[in-house]
Amino acid sequence: MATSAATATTKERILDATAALFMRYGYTGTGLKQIVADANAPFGSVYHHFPGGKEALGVEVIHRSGAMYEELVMSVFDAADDIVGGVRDCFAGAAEVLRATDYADACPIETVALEVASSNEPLRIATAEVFERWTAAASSRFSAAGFDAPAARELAIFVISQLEGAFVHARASRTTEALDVAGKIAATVVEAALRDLPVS
Amino acid sequence: MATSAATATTKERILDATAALFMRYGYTGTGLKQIVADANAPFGSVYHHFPGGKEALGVEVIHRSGAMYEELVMSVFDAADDIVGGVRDCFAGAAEVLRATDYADACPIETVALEVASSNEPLRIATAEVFERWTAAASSRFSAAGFDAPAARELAIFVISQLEGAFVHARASRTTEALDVAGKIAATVVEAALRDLPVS
DNA sequence: GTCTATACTTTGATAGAC
DNA sequence: GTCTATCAAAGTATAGAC
Repeated sequence: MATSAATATTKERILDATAALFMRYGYTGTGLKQIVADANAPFGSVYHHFPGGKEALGVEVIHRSGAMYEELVMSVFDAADDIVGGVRDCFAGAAEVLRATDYADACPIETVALEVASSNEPLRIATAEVFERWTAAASSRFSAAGFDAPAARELAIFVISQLEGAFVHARASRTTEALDVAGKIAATVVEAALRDLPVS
Repeated sequence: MATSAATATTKERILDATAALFMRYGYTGTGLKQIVADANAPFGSVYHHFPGGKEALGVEVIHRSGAMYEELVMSVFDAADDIVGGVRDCFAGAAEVLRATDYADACPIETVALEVASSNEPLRIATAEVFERWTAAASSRFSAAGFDAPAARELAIFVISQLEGAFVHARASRTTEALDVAGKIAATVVEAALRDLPVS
């Protein structure tokens, strides 16, 4: 929003175009030529800005997209009344986006993670780092809600896994049913855990 | 097991090799040349047995792999004492496989679903059909355990989404933590739902 | 039906003019 | 730094000998 596609630097346009393409076609399905075409950049600029080629570009895009989703989710939690509402809103928001975009885009982290975990170690590490950052961020929210560190981490891992899994299911079947069900149950789990807290 | 790689027909060897490659490299990451090399088959045999080319081969592999996983999961439930144990064993088994194979293979359905949901409609439909078959199969198990149809379907969707999501997370981070946490919470959810049943 | 050779396209990557 | 031309390799697909 701060920078339009027209005024952004070449490097930023390449990063943004790559992130968008990864969401739709994944890592192997996205070609460098399509990236420069979408970014309105000359082909050579990819290797000028990313001497490491497609792999280095992919690693940077994974980290950027990961940070973007982290901010997005945190803002959803900030806007919610409590932690249970935050969890519920995350699933509802994902379903909303899926419907609004006609089920076009997936989570690029998850897609790339599945594609390259066995064949490209730098990219696998990048996806694992993003998952760990998300887990840490969500954990801090659950800690703030009163859970001790191990319980907070477990709930974080549970909610993130549930969100990712339901998202794939929903996008493939072009229905938000999986996200609706997952969100309802995830909220119930967190609510029940909250009730069992010594001091609540 | 019934047919060794040496005695299987050319078509079966192609299907098996493709299924194995999809688990590791996905759909776009798997080349026809690598498929025939792994299957010890001449290149032309792909188009002889699959006139629809790579896409038709992919659709058949998705259905085959989907049916294979369905049988596998059902056998896990058959071997378990009750439905809660079955759920727990599914996650434990997935973690075990991941460790034993050094986190090499992913679920091909999920990988392909993420890669092609926006770019290849026949393949997207195939993955959606597999998800729906899994849901129906798991639903019937939950129904047999005493849940009514809507509740059984919700639990089925929840468990499958949770399993898929945790699997990606675990493989990317090369730890079974996500599957361990997901399995524990999923079993707890089913157990609690079972307790709330009118007649239990 | 089996298998080989090849056509055509696209891929990631590089060299070098400007 | 920007941009173009081109490379070698790999991608899918096809034609046709056997």
